[in-house]
Amino acid sequence: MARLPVYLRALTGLQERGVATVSSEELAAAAGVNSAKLRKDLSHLGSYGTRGVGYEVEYLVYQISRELGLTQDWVVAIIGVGNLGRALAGYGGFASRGFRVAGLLDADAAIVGQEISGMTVQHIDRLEDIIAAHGVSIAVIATPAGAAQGVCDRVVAAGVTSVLNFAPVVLSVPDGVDVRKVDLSIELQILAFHEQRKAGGPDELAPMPDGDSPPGAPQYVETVEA
Amino acid sequence: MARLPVYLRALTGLQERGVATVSSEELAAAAGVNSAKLRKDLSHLGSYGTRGVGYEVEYLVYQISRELGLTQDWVVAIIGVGNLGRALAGYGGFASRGFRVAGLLDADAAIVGQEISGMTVQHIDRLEDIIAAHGVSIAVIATPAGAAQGVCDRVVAAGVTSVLNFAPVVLSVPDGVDVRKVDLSIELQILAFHEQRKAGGPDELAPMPDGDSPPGAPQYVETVEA
DNA sequence: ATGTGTGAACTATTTCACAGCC
DNA sequence: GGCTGTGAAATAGTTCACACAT
Repeated sequence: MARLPVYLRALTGLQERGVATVSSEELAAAAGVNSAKLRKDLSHLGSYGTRGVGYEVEYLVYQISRELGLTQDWVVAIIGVGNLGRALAGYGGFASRGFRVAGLLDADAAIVGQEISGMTVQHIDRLEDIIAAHGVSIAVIATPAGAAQGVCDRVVAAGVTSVLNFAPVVLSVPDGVDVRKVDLSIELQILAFHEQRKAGGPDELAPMPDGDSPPGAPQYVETVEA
Repeated sequence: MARLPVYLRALTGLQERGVATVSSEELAAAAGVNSAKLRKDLSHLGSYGTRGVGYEVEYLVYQISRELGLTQDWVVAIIGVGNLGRALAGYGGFASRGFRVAGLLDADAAIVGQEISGMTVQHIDRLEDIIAAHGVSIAVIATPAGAAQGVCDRVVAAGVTSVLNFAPVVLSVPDGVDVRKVDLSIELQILAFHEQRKAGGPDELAPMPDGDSPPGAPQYVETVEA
């Protein structure tokens, strides 16, 4: 379930503050969900709570970590060392949760050889080597949109079965390979949508100046890509 | 609906390639969804297709842009100019889709005054000024976890009603304020979960070496934060 | 008393399948 | 003939409410 990492985050926060026990109500509040949902989710993993008391924080942290596969280490490679790749390479949340970055790769000769967050950027030609040598199982694609599918095909051919895609394209992969996509501009667009609803009040799509102009000439949105 | 931005992305891709018309089947494939779902989603906006033919790409681009509120410009401020803030500041997808970055702000004196992607980083003290002066309606929070709630409270007090949060905390906001959260480590954890399932085969939670150890001493996950 | 675990009711979303229009 | 738009069916997800353990 996609909410377990959120619970885990909330639990480690409580753990740091020295809390030993939580009720579903408290944990749900910390995670931003409703308590019935939290109990249902947790009961899916087994009976790890105590009636009348709550959940023991440390035990639950371990059980969720185990369910998520965080008791073993996962080896990741970051492909594309632009601004975003650099940010990812320096992101503390990777190392701290059982994700080990085994390589930073880029196609740009000006970037290859640079030292980023204590790692030397490798040339993309070495992709297959590095995947095999380090046993990479998760590839993080932070390349420009145009390069993403090609890189994806290569990492999949080299045996990677999980891809985290930051490039603004829908990657196609064979069955058995998982892709998750993070798209910054989509997140903003969703916010803009809600923002518009607030501004316009509860009336729906009437009050725009030029609401239903027919198909034709004008170019409404630029198509420059990230 | 949260899928409209994905359709819009697929449509602008087709538009660039000079395609004038698509069927729901083709567009659905490009967007990575099933065609019945796509038709249902689009029929929600109105009857913009032609039976027996399909959808006119340009017209549909405009209608979706309008629905999403992208025919107007949205002003955003980026708070926190670390690695991630820098990546966001340089992200082409913002400017190209009607999002204008009105300010980069940081609390660190070593960063304030630096020029990033053509903008000068401002001190966080000027937050309220900048929001008011530029009419910022969306705040992007890319600060460390500890600073995020404080920054969020300030932007909300200054009138911002949409927040895109990259800090790994659940922000609490008053009703009427929208928050979306992007969490890199959560995405990786979800991939790790599926990866584990593949490796372990269809058997469920039996085959771990130390499956059900009782609560007690060991610290299973470090708590260093991003 | 308190708070989990869970069947049952409810709500939302997805898919099917086909009538109707081009 | 081909493809949209859409009711109806199927499925998934959420919330309620309470029996039962501590």
